[in-house]
Amino acid sequence: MHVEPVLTANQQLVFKALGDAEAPLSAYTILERLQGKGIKAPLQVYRALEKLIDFGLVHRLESLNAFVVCDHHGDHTQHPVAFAICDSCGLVAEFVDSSVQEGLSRWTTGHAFRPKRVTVELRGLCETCDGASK
Amino acid sequence: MHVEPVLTANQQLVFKALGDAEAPLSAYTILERLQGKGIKAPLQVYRALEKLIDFGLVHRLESLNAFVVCDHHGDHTQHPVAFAICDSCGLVAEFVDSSVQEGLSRWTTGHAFRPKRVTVELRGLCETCDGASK
DNA sequence: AGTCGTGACGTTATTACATTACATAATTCA
DNA sequence: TGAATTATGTAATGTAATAACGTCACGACT
Repeated sequence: MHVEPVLTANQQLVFKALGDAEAPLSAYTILERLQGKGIKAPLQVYRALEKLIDFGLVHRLESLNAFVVCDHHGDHTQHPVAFAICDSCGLVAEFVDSSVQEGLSRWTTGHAFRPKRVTVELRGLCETCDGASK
Repeated sequence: MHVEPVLTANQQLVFKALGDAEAPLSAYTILERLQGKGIKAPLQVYRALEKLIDFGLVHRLESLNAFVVCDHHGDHTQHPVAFAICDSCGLVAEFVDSSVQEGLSRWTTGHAFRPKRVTVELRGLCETCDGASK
């Protein structure tokens, strides 16, 4: 089973800010949006993000230096997730693909590499934006 | 066929700095190492890196904000590459895995997503460092 | 020769992202 | 209760990246 972690005040603020946004937010954008609600300094945001990521509630997008709420259903465990990020509208699709996972785990076991963190990010254009750019 | 691009002076400096290093270098580390050899400002490094990446001679590691020379043999074309990065010794292994590629391209075609740039990075411990950490 | 376009270069300043350091409150639990 | 841990607040600093400007070198035309 899985126990939902209790979020502190700052963590709730940051989590909600991310949930309300429709695109990934940078730490400093989160900061801006929470000025006046109790958040005043970058570190408050970064600390909250760190915990939220630990809890599996939030993902960091490395290629964007930005953050999104995790999208997968029940369990917030450690399976690696992939992201497709639209450079035009900011839409982020989170997905899991078994053959990607197999390929990666085949390589890691074959090379005795012990992975701790996996980043798979596709940057490009979503269907809508790609269609619109014609 | 493929024509080797002619590198400008700054590009050569940056490329050599990366080649001489055994681990990924950040842009500012490159800058430090090239002070006194004609490079004085961040932008000189960033511009050279941009070109080297365009040429396919260098890769950017998103999860590290750092750069390495490309490791694959002959052709420097656009196929997506994956990296395994040891967090302990900095070793970077560059590899291509067909089932990862299939998985990603299956998803993108299925969702009409047009990828422009693909990032696949595994952070963890290489065989040596993992063994040593017991 | 002159001028035009292009691409690399140089410099300064600024923006964006992230962490260190240190002091203080709150919580847990032996 | 009191020691240990965990969260907090604040300021300063460190690191990564780009904006905005102008200049220089060179080849292509006319």
